Amino acid sequence: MKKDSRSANLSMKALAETRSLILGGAFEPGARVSEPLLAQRLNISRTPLREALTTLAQEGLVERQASGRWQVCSYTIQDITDAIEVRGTLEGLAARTAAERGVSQSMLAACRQTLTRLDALMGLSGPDDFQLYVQLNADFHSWIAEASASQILLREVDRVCRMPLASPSSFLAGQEDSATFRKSLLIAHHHHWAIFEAVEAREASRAEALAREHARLARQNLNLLMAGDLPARANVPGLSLVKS
Amino acid sequence: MKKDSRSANLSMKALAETRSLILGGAFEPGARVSEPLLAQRLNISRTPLREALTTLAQEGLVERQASGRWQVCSYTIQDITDAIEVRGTLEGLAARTAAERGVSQSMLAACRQTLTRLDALMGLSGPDDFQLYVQLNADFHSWIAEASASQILLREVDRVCRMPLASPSSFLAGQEDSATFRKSLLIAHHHHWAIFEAVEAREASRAEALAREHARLARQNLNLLMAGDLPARANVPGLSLVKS
DNA sequence: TTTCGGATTTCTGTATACATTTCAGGCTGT
DNA sequence: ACAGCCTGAAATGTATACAGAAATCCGAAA
Repeated sequence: MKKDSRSANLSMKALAETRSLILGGAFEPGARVSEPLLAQRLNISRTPLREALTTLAQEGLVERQASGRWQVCSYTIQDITDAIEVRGTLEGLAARTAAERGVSQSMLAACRQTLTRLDALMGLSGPDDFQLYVQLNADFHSWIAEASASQILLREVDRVCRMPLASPSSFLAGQEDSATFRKSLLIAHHHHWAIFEAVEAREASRAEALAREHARLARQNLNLLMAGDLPARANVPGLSLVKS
Repeated sequence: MKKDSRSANLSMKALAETRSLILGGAFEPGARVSEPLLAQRLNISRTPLREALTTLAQEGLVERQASGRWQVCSYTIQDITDAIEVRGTLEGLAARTAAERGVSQSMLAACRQTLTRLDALMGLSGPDDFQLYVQLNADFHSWIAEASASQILLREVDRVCRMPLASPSSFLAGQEDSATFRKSLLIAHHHHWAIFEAVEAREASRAEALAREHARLARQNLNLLMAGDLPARANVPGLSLVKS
């Protein structure tokens, strides 16, 4: 089996590990990041690390101070809310575009299968089921972007999903025991089918509105999380970057 | 006077110059870019150049092949059209958000002044006037993004505007002698006032729809350009990256 | 005790060396 | 003539050295 070119070189390793460290809360928001220290921690030299940090700066996880030092970004609740709104808007554009341009039968069938598998998970509650839900939910959201048949849109959706707490899976981890949360899954899954049917029926405006509204659930979950009504706050990756 | 930190180091110089080279058509779309050769051309070493190329890859101007070589991206007309649509959608979101949240009196006044100055340019035709139009037009579009008071949205609008031919100024350069084109400026400027008034009046839905429609003018100009109905194709930066 | 200034340490920006890997061109065999 | 292989050239990935800048620390003076 051939190695994935993503993990083949040290730059990619540095990118993945540093991103994981930051989202996992290894640094305080606003903390300085020293290249030599982090390079030592990752057992690599500064060269591939600098490449990774340059990429992470574009992703919005770190930023350069005027002096050149790296600093972990910090976000407000408002920033996260705004990012979710951007994602919802772009997914709305993707759903509308997919409906307008039409989607191939095979892509429609693939999505229908994903949603049917999600149907089967709605009544269950084991941790395995939950992990599968996270995967299938991510698949559905990827499908929307791909169904638009717009490379540019696909890229921008991917990018905004890399922002802390903006991706459709952000609030799923570790929430399987919350009744409030499980109820919202039912609504979310209802949205899924509605979006799919709108795209299939070429109802572009409806598809767009639904996709936007669907993203509002994430905002709702964010608010619940910040109000302390959801457990496992520490498990949510990227939450440590939210300040004030 | 303090040096701008953007141009202080060689990485920024490499970023600016390489971007300029690519958009200016110094490379064929799909052409390989050799680090040593380009570094020699820019009179710098590979280290800052690699940082610049990493950033340009995020911007979508170059991409890495599996082997690690750099390649200038090539775009289809459809890609450009899609990028303009993304920009219009994001500007629409910004205009809607600005209307919903409200904009300070001072920001409104600043925009009104920009638009009034554009009014005065509508009847003129000198090259100086045209250059000023380009600047003021860019100011207005920046204003929309800033008026949303959303850092995230501002960042994403900026990013999509860095895509070839997606920015609001892309089709302005060198078109001042085309009657067809000058007519579209009148319509565009009418849009400007309408968007501003909608934001000021807190008419969020109207502001969003207008901003989206406004971006359609860029698509129209793109089509005119590709049909050969506009002169100065060679002057449009980034057009050389469009293939087929 | 606080503040200012200088010395020291650390960090960043850049160049460069070197090991692998990849590519290109030519050579050979059919 | 053409496919396939082999060899040399060139490019990439990474580490490291070093100069200059920034930050920190410590001591002295008010």
